Amino acid sequence: MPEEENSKTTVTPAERPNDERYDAHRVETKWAERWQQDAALYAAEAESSRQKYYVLEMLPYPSGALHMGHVRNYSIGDALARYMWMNGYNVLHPMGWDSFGLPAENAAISNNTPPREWTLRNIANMKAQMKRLGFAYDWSREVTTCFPEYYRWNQWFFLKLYEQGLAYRKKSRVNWCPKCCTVLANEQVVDGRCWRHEDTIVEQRELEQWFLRITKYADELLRDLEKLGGWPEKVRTMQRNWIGRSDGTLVDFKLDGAVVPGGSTISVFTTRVDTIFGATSVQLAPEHPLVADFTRYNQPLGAAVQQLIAEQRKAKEAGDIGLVEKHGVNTHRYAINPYNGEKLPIWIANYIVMDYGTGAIMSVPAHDERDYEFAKKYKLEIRLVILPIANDPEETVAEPALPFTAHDGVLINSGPYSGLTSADAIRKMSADAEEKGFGKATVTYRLKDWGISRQRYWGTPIPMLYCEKDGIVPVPEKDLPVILPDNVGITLTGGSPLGRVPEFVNTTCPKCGGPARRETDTMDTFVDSSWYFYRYCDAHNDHAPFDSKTAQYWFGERGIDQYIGGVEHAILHLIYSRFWTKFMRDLGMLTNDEPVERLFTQGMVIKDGAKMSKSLGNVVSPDEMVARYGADAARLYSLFAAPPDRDLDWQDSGIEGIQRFLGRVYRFVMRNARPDHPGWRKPVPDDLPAPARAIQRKLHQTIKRVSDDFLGRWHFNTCVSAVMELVNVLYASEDSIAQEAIPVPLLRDAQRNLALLLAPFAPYLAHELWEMLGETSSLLKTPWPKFDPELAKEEEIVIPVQVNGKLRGRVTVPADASEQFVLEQALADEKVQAAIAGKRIVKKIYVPGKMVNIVTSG
RNA sequence: GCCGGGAUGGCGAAAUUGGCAGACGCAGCGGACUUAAAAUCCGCAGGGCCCAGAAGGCCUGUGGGGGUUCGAUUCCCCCUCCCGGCACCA
Repeated sequence: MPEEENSKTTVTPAERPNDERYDAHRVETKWAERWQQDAALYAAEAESSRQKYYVLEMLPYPSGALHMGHVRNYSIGDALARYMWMNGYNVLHPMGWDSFGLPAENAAISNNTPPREWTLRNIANMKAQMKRLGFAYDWSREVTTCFPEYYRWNQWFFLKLYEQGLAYRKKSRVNWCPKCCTVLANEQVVDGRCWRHEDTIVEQRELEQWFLRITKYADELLRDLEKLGGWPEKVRTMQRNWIGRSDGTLVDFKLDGAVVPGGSTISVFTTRVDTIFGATSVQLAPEHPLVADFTRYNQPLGAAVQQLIAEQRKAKEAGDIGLVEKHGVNTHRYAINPYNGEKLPIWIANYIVMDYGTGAIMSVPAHDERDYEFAKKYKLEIRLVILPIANDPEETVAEPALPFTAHDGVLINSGPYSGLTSADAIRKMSADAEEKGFGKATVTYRLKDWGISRQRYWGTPIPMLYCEKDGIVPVPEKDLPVILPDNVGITLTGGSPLGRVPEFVNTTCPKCGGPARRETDTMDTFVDSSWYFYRYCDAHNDHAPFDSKTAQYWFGERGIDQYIGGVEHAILHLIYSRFWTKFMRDLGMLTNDEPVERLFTQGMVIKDGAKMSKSLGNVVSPDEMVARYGADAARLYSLFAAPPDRDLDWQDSGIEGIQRFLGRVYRFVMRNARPDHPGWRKPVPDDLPAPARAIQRKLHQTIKRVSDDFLGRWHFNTCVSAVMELVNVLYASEDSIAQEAIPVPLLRDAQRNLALLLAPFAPYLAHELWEMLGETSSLLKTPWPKFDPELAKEEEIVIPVQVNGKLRGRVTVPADASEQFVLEQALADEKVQAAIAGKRIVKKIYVPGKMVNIVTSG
């Protein structure tokens, strides 16, 4: 065994201490305790010479325990917060609780525990979990939305909205979830089902409710999406779709014959008024108000309409609107096309919905798919009024295939408008309608006002009174908050639980002093989350929701620097809070138009190809992961396993790999931290032997990669793998270290930087290493390492050599070699020679530092 | 139907400006250490073919088809499939 000769200078694996296992639990609980002692550790500064940075994760609902989705979300935010701290920013990184909501009431019913108690217990538990996971929150700013100190400002805002005419009460058809036993906003209905109960079909009820006039801001909400370049395109698109702006024309058709109680005109919304000379009928939604007049003395028609309504409802519930065959009934009534005086039959059809436009359309079979299909079925006239514009003016225009729906045609058979292009005709015809008083250009939105009344207990009481004499009376500002009473009997049926509490309901009218009843509905919990992030700026203010100056410091002109959360809030929370910000701005409380400058939506955590859920039994508990592998491992794995915007498939074997890595880092520092060595704190010498240069080079390359991938690309997975590569190089250098070929100051430099590079991702281990290395300063206050391009530079590089685009060889050259030298070396390579033998070289391409390609002919 | 995002080894993934495809990790295989196992450490590893075997060599490969280019995971055109949003939207 001749290689044994080396064993005097080489440390064999057996000689290295390998039984020093990293006891994550011991280390992490030690640091968690220390951090617990230091309340101001992660506190943001109110006044600072440093630049502000507001990083925020969406606040959780205190359901009982964190799940892996939370861990992933907060691991991203926490890494960012720590990174920005180390980069010298004044970081605001707060946390709170979206603590009103129905689950607390359900728990109250099933466990006989008051909602408050249940909620506060959950908060305590989840807060302890967050602390054990090591998230760096400024707990002095904690916001709990179910506390009167918070919700009184919901009430205050409501009064302001009411003053401005932006909160109003109206009886209308609303979505009712029979499981939640409450009304839902449109945003909370998904495919006709409750957003919380996928199996529960939402019913329609006629109720009197409070609404917030979000539609006042519809256009601004749409336009300002353009400003949100820091938001995912996906979210902007979803909001654009949700707002659903549509530009068109409103046209009034007069009813022919007897006037009915519902009115004398049918108002129609169309985006294609240019096709109106091709209209051959008017179609009403079965729930259109005029229909009642038509069916009053016509029982067969009434029955047919009921049939249509039932069909529509069924189709909506089944989620296949659009696939149902079109049906309709002829009312044998007529409406008059105001452009040409033509009498058009009025039909009632199942493909017209009441909640879009006016619930009535003009039917133009020649130029609309649906109208065409309907006209074919009922043999209605199909009249061509738009022709394609011929590319070649000489060419005779062919009859287009029907229906011809292109927007860029030219009008025919359209009276005075014939010959105009569609675009010109729409403009002219809308203007004429307005001038003659039978219509005008109009914009409609899909977005509807936000219904916020909830027939539930655990929410913010709506601060309104009903007086027999004075009607609706707002609670005076000085009487806020209207406290949500405790000890309320909770049942899901029988309307608002508050309605059964006489001490709450009965009060006096502030106007006349007579008896009045309080509003017993509470607010949608999305009100709470619409402005909570402003409260973090000034969480203990008891005379205003927040101080404007303070909010302006943290929000600046563009809002929260980075907001992180799940894409499921793309429409709900994120559209409501944009609305709320615009409203507060108009109140003069803010100068920013938008709450969030940059938004990041992380992917879901899935397991075995499916979203984690109790029913599937594939839930991974964070507590269990912390107990088995440690908080650092759970956090690091959730950053490493996938880029943050993609779904993450949780694999237990994967987190084991991370645990191994953390142990590897720990053991290296265990063996190589030598803070008592006399040379430990000396500067790193300029002239390093080759093995030491290799470490130094890799170190600086790693600093560059982690720094670039962090803010530049948000690829935490590659940040982590870069550090892994560094650790692999350190391990490969252990023989050199044992031979004392690595100067001690470099050894220190490498390990210090290793701890710093890990600090945002694995804070516990990083702090432990920092201490092992004899460092006493605060890790978070230590600047992020700087990358030195000189030190990262390779002395020699390997250049691949291609012949006609195929890899044929490699040459090793000095990093600063000239093109001529590289090409000479490349051509001298044996394999390259073989590949070009007998051929003529046409071209030699050298991409400096990257590669050579030799192109031959023949 | 419209809009947005995807598709790369056995698996999670990487390739930043068009320049060595598969870094890093998991699982796997081999070795060291151990009485043994665990742990640890070192190494191998896209697929196929040639070669007894190894060394080595050849071919092939990023959902499919075409194009631009000396060179394409990357750019362009067409198509398939998957995920998400909106939708008889007038």
